[in-house]
Amino acid sequence: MRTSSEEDYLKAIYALSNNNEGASTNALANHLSMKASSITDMLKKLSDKGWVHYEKYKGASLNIDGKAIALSIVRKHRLWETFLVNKLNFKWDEVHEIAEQLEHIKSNELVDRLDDFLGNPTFDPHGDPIPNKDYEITDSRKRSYLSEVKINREVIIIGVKDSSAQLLQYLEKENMILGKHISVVEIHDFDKSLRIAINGKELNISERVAQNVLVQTN
Amino acid sequence: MRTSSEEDYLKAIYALSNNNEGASTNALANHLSMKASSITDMLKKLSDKGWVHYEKYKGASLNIDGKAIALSIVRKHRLWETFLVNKLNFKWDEVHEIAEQLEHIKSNELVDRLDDFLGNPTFDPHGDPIPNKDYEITDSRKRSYLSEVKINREVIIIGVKDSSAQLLQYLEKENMILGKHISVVEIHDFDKSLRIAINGKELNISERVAQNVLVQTN
DNA sequence: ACTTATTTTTAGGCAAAACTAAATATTTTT
DNA sequence: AAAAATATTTAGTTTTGCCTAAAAATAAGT
Repeated sequence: MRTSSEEDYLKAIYALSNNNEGASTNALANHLSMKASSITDMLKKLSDKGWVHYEKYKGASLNIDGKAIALSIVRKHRLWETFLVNKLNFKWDEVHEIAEQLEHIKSNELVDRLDDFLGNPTFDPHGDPIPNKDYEITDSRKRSYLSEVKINREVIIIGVKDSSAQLLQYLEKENMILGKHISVVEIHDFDKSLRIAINGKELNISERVAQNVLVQTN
Repeated sequence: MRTSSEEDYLKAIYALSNNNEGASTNALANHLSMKASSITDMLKKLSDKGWVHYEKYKGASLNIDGKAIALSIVRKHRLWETFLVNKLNFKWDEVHEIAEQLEHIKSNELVDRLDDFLGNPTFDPHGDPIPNKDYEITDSRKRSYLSEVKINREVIIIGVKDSSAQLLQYLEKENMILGKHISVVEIHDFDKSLRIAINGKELNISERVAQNVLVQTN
């Protein structure tokens, strides 16, 4: 058995392990809004349970079992978000906190039935891929941040980097929603802000926003 | 704020407060599968928070705020059970444990939207009434246990006393499901077992089972 | 290379929610 | 009404998961 807290740590390590190495103690503390000493404690415990590889002063990375657990939590989180938006008509900026709770509900049967009920979706309302029953993520789309797209290249909005309500509400207001086709018209040298074309109109967005919008480039 | 554990206690006190007085320490310990000393600790805490009326050696009863919380948990439990059976095709004996977890998810918006999504049901899959948004239970049906029904009186199965999987599976097998019309043909003096008529056939059931089946008598 | 800054760990503490064992109240039986 | 049985509370302990403060290790700057 495992606790919700342990699941949160495994999910955090997964989130911070960008292909390369694992996650540092401080990065985890920051991500989970906890003190570094608490992280050290838990990493020892997770290591004892055989879910993470942990070496003093060298951070932590998931081993096979830990990764499976992390992916199962991610799967549940994204399926519940999909349920909340598609079935209960929540807006995409309202679902994160609720899904943070729902992701810890224990029942494999529930998850798989929910998956079927939703029509086995492959992406959640924020454009993030949903791992399948075998925890595989099959996302063949080439993705990059809007801030890295070349001028006049048409791309499609497929997600956001962080799904804070502030960002989501801003994007909603500017009608920069998933599936929209956009292109970069101009990059302003002064502040790296972008002028983009969307819906037949043009508008300016800050570099910060562009760095948080994921687009499909193929 | 309140914890899941506190919610469990409030719900237990509500469940054991049959119209009359409150719930005793031992009854709560038994119901929650905990030791009596743990109950005493928590009752003091709930009393401090103003949710229960507690006097040493005299058990506990819910005050207004506590009752509202208990009813909100019952409401959530029954709505989620309805969701699991009606939308995800679970059987009625499979949903209790999952609903025990889901009932603690915190979001009023979620509950109300779920209620609407399900079509504002008034009864859950076990026949128990679902409190409405204002925590009112409007169940005008006269209910009694099958064990108390007079001979040849036709009644309708509307629920079960406890919703353990064992009982539910037994009833399912005998086709004694919600909505069925039945009548008591004979009461055997020896063991108080009943011969009942259902679906045009007759069958025997034990007193124990009869004491756990709720029927509508009007 | 050495000093300073940053990161991480260790040590000890706290609150929540359970437990055991012992003490005290209450209830029941004779 | 006293004794026995049962119910409840008190006192002290454990585990989990967080904390603060101090110590130790690593990384960075000059």
